[in-house]
Amino acid sequence: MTDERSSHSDAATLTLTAPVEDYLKAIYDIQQGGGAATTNALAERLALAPASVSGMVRRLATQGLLEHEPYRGARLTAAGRTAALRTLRRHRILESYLATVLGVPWDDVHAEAERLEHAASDTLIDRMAHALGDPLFDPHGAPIPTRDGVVDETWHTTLAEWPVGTRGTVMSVSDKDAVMLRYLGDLELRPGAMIQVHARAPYDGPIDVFVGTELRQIGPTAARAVRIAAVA
Amino acid sequence: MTDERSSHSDAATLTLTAPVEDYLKAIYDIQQGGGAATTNALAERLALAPASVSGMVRRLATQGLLEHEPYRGARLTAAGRTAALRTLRRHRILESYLATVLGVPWDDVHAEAERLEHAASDTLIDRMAHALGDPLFDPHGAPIPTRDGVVDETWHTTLAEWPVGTRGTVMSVSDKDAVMLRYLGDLELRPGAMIQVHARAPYDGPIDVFVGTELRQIGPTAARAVRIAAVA
DNA sequence: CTTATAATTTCGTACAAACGAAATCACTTC
DNA sequence: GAAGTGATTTCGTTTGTACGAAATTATAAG
Repeated sequence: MTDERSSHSDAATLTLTAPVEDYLKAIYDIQQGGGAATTNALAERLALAPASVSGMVRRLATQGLLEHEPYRGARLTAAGRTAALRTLRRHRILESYLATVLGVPWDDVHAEAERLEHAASDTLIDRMAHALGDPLFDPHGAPIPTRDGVVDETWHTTLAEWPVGTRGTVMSVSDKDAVMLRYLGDLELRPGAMIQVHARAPYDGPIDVFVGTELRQIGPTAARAVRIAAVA
Repeated sequence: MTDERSSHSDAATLTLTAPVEDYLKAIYDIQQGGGAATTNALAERLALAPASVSGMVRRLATQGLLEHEPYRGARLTAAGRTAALRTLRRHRILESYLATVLGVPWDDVHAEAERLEHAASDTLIDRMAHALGDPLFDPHGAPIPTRDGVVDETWHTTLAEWPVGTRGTVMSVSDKDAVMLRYLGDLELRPGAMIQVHARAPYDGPIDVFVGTELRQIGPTAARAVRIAAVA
């Protein structure tokens, strides 16, 4: 299948396989969330066995896409980050296009984009972006990297998606709903508060979260109104 | 990668890999052209080594997607045909959509569709088809199979694409241009005439074709005005 | 009928990507 | 500091898809 054989680096021309793109995107994602892209974290995110991740990470390291400190996690190199952002751009533009132009329901959009992002050419993605008016953010509010890999990295995920175990700070709470604001204030979920998700029930269930030292429970709707950033 | 393991048949649920879809589509295509889907013909069409095709054809036969008579070529089973038509539908709708909605230039449309057709879900394809007004033909005039695998198989390729060595009958000549009509008449290329392409120069070059028993030369533009069907 | 040529298959091999089982390593807790 | 626990890696194997070289078979030519 592969004609290209690039011993290492040579980032620009290198053609990446779909699994490789998935690994890089996952690592980028985890790093953005402030977490360490450890073998286990990757295995869980990609729904693979840890052993498989181990092997792949080693290969990606020899290809110069990431650096791996054993037992400490992987960090993307410049080349790896570029590739990850390219995939992220594809993903978010596809999601936007499918949802807004073709009316694909939100539940399906992610899975669809997940497959198409490996098959669409860069120029096709640019065409879709153009049709959308070259947006800088997708309908979720997530930033879309530009063709040349510039992205607003200060974007924050919500408490509803924040990874279990990773500490974070509340950056903002939605100001759309006064009652909500009051409620969140009662839970001490105000900008600046330290949080750490303790557990999350599946299927959009309630979230157990430490706010400071207090263990609180919060529903998914309220959690989505709270934006979190990683702490250094 | 594959979770599904279906020993054989069970056509509907079976998930096919991209290469498998490509093989089936190529076999369907060759059969439509009246030719035999021999190992060599497939190898050339798919740009693979004959040895690789041999192996794959054997595997597809055990999976019940085709029947293989050694040294005589492959024939699709009902299951194989269904799968091929599904891929063909995806391909033609994608081509149509990319060209007409997104303005992708015709030269690029084929290659793009070739990759996307393996990644897009059926419902996405249906959405695109709907956006196009559920057309029955693509911009080339080629018929688009319906969701349930119905297709107008009387469609004919032009002399410009007719495979070398395969005999065929002239079905129609374009009536758009009187001068062209006159010219084709002089070459005896009229509906009903028997033809067989002897050689074709690469890069859209001139075509050596037997019309009846006479060896004639014809340019690609004129050849595109002549539609051919296989002879039984 | 034999031989040459071309098509096809077989065989051994390679690579990417995955897995489970077993070994190893890091860190926490006595 | 020793021991245990959990994370990680190593190892051997599997599957899908591809290749080249060599063997085989079908067909055409003599």
